[in-house]
Amino acid sequence: MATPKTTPGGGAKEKAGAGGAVPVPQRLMAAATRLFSERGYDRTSVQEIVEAAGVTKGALYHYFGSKDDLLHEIYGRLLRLQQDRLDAYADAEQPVEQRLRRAAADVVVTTIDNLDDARIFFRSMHQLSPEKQKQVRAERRLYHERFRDLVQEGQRTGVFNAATPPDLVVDYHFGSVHHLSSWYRPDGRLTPQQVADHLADLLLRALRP
Amino acid sequence: MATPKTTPGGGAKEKAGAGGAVPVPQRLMAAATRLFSERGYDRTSVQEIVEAAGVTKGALYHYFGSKDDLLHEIYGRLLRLQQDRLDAYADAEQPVEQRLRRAAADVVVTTIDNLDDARIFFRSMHQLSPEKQKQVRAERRLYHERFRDLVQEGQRTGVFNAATPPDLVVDYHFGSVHHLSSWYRPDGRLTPQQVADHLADLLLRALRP
DNA sequence: TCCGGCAGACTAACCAGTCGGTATGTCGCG
DNA sequence: CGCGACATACCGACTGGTTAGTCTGCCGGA
Repeated sequence: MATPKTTPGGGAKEKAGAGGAVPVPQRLMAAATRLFSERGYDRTSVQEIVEAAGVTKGALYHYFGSKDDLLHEIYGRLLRLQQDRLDAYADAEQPVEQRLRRAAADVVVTTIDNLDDARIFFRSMHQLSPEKQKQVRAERRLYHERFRDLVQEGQRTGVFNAATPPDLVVDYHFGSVHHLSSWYRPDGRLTPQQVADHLADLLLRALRP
Repeated sequence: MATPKTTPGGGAKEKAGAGGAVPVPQRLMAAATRLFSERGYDRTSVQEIVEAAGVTKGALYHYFGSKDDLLHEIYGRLLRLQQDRLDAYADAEQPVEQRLRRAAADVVVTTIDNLDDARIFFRSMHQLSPEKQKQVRAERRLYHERFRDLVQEGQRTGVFNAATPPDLVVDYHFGSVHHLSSWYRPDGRLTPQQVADHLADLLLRALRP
């Protein structure tokens, strides 16, 4: 990799009239996401992030309180995205098996669409400060519960097999979602939608009475 | 340069004397396993490991070529254990659904019994040197294929639903196995065997024709 | 005497975060 | 309209602390 020192005043970046200019905070998030996913949080230096984003440490610490903050933002972004989507599916006016099926498939597609975020999510939880970790866990729990309630509703109304505790069913499914970042390759045989359909099928079949 | 050290553990001589004397290499492995699991590989210093094992750096580098080697040994230990167990179940003289069911349940129990190893396994793969990583991946692929062949056999003979690609079925199940270290607590409601039975049930139900 | 097994001081590298400094923008006001 | 005052956005050298791995040498048993 070339390591061009940013020449003061010599940069051709920024301020084009066309919409190509990405704000610095977003450039930093994007660079951090890619690097954290590739090398892991602890193996990525702040210097590497700012170089990848074409700025310096001064800029990073102007917008973020710490390296840890950057990671927290990545968590927040994915959590908000997935919670919003789940809420939409869970609130729909449909039979519960439809709602669960669509929610289960959607989280797979969303995870594959944000595979870097997902990889970071499951690998770097313990790099967050205890306080931020607690917050992430709390949000995660809300998500989990929302999903679990769908399973529970189906079991209560008899459309799902009630032999397995609903929390365990949710962990079973999210294990496979979690695992996606370990094996799914964008250049593989199956499209994200196909994978999602298969995994949702497996879940629904496992829940047949 | 790291001289290639002999693999510890194998022919380690046991010190005669007081009954509780555990050989140094094993003490180091045990300390490293606990610490890597608790704090993560990068956040654990070699100094902490040797202190926990009651020795010094000299001892560690006498038996292991590097910190990375220690991690590799942990991977090797779990891989060998699980491969041996899977082979035993897969080779049994039983109908394929029995063999798969027992193998699927066993890997859950074994994972819970070695939860620290499992946590390290799925969290620290990318901290291994590329070379060791390749080796671990190769061994794991063998394991995966052995498991997949059971699914495939059942699908071919019509006792399993053939709608889902067998590789995907294996990833589905192992996703949930890996995920165990994220949610299973020894002081929770379910015993390891109960969790194993539930997860095996889910898998087998998902595979019903 | 020799050697495996181990002690522990040492080094070279690295890194998160700080801080004083500069450039550009904007607002109030005469 | 012009000008000072303050703010925002960023730069990059520097600091204090940490760490993996090395190396010399001691010690006790064969």
